[in-house]
Amino acid sequence: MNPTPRFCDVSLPVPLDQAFTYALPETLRHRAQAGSRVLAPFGSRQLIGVVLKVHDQPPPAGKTREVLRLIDETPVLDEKLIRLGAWIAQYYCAPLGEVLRGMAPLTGEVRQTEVYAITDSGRDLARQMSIDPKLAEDPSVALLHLLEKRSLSAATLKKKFEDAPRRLQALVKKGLIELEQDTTERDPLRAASERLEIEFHARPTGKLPKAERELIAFLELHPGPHNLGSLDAGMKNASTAGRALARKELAKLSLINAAKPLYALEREVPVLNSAQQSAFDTIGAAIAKGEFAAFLLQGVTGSGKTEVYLRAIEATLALGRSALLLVPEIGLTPQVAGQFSSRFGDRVAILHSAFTDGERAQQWRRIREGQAQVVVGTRSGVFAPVPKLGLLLVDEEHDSSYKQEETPRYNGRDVAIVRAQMEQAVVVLGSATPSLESKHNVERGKYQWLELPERIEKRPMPDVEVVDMRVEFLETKKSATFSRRLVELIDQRVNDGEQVMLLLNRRGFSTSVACRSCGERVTCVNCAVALTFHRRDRRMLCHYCSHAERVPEKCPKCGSEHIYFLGTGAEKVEDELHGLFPRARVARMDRDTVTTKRHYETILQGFREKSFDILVGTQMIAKGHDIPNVTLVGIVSGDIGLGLPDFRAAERTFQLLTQAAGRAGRGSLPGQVVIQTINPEHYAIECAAAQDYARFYEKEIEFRRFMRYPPFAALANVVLRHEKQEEALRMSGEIANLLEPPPANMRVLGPAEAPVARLRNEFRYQLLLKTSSRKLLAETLLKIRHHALEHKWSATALVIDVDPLSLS
DNA sequence: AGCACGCCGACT
DNA sequence: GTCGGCGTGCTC
Repeated sequence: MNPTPRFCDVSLPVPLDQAFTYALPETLRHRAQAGSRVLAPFGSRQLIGVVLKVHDQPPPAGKTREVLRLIDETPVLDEKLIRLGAWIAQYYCAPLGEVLRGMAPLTGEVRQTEVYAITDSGRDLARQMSIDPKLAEDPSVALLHLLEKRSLSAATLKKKFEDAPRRLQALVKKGLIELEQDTTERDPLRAASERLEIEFHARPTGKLPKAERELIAFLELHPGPHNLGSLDAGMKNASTAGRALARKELAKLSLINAAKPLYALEREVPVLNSAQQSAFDTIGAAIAKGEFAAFLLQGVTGSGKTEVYLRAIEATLALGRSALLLVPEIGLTPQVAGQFSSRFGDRVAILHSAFTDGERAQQWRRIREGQAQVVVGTRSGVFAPVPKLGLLLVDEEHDSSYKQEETPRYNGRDVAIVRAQMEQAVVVLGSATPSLESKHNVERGKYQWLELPERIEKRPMPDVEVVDMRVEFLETKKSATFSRRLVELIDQRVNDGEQVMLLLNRRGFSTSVACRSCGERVTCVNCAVALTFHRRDRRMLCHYCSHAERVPEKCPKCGSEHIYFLGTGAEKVEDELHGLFPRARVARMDRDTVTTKRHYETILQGFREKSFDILVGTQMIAKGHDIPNVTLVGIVSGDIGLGLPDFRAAERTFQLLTQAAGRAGRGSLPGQVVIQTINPEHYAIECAAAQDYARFYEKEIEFRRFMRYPPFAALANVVLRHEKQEEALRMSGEIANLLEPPPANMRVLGPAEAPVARLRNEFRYQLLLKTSSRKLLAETLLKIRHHALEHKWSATALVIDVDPLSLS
């Protein structure tokens, strides 16, 4: 029936919204399938793309090149995941190739390098020149002779030869050598010894070197896998010997499962309280039914949502289906991983952004092969190739890290809902402070609402106190970072050996550097934002593009020497704390001190082990995990973002304050929270202080309805960017014209300067589209994209953000 | 997005 | 005379 397919359509990771047809070499015709990755020549490059389908129709243009290599014998993406990718591409206005690239770890198993190879004429010349020994001293000639023997990677040559890039380029231009791309399978066993484990396989028959003989004897005596790296401690050259044994097939070397917990948490399974039990019963019934159902599980911090998740996962596994849990970027710590591993053992896979490509590919493989039925991951984990997916859980569903801030700009939570529908699975969104969208979906009957109103073990909610910083100023006649009340409480706690968390929203030392004479603020050369002073390295830093410069001695505008620093950042707060509480040990946690995931863990672990009394930090610490000894949480400025022209400002403030307050008193000690603010009567602050989500929701939903903001309208932010301001302005004008008159039922705001009008050297103008009709929004965006295509705008010029969380 | 090709200014 | 700037156009 079906003839042998000679062609395949491949989606490539380029911003071109089309598939490319390649010829299949004979050897691949029966092996390539939709969902497999292939290596394909593309212009002068080699790219890895995903096969969308195999077929036998030669493309009309007739120009086809051959697929170079098949990367997966088994497809990485099944038909449903490709459909999900197509949905994302369409809904979020992104090229399918880029969506698919984000879905599968495209580079896990292969390594691409640039390689220089000698050409025929280069070989001829090299032969001629080898007659003359004087010429051999010339580095370029030496280079040629080296390449005559074998091709070498650009990186190696650059290390070996001085001025290599220039010389290589000259040789390429003369046609003596050429640059090729080399794609090789990555040997997983070339990994660091610490990441490998070794096991006895067979008894040696012949003679072995001493180290290998000793090692194999040891392995035979101690069956089971051993970490190759740690063997070195007890035996000289053990890891080298181990690799040799593996080559001789006497020992088996394998990559350690990266999801393996560092330590097992021996925890007994807690008894559910009645709210947990009834939530679980409802979810469990839906799981048993095996149809799509969506739940919003609302429970205050410490109410035991995780235990409900665990039970729901157990119920899913019992029915032979798999489960997927999404957690916010910052939430996937070894603790969380350990908790799941101790419950589900080897059936857990972790998709961690801190993992290497190889580790991620390994986890991916375990999932695809059905070895791991429980997957815990961050945003992109929603694409895990879980067979028979029965349950999707989205923890802290309101968290903004679910939204990807670059193309494709998808929201992991919303994709989870769509995927659940495709898979006929149950989806549970969990949060202490649900997003307005999700709570509204409960009211519209789209989600079922489940509530956990109390903390487990009836622990009391923390006591929240609001300090009006305006009154504080009037009474003390000083503008201080800390109110007298907060100072008093910190002092008490530190003296009692309890711990304090202080939350602040600004990195750096001061928020900006300004001139006292003319008022000029120092701004970034690439972006239209003020630079932030970081005292530790005495530099000013752009928080958008990382540009750094030294603090000027004189004002660049008026020449005055009166430079001063405005505002308070985390660094300065830390400093002031040292002054106020000289005996207290203070740690700071923000993007400056936390550069890696591991670093984050180290600080948190140190705090947990009581190496510090006070932890100062940005939002990062609000999302941290249980630290039982924290009895006081101080929010230095509760007005975080309230003044910003963003309709979600109140929601974000409420969520952050509530979350931060939830950090206090999670152990046996009661907690206290102090919120310092100059807007004590703002409902976001009042409701957060009262821990009253219901009232906040009522107020906020009223505002959204009145202003026709989400969830009462669908939004899309259309940004035009260009190096030249006139160009950016012109393009945004064209889009505005295109939408004139605006369709009935749609409002077009702008074009206006983007909140950051210049970013990384590009001017940005934006239009905000607002409509109650999803269909109309999609159609309009399509029209805009067509316009961009017709007028040959560069692929970077037009950025469309559907359902934006922030308008930058 | 890359990357090659192609046409005009300041250097060995 | 060449290196090298970035405009323009294409990628199965």
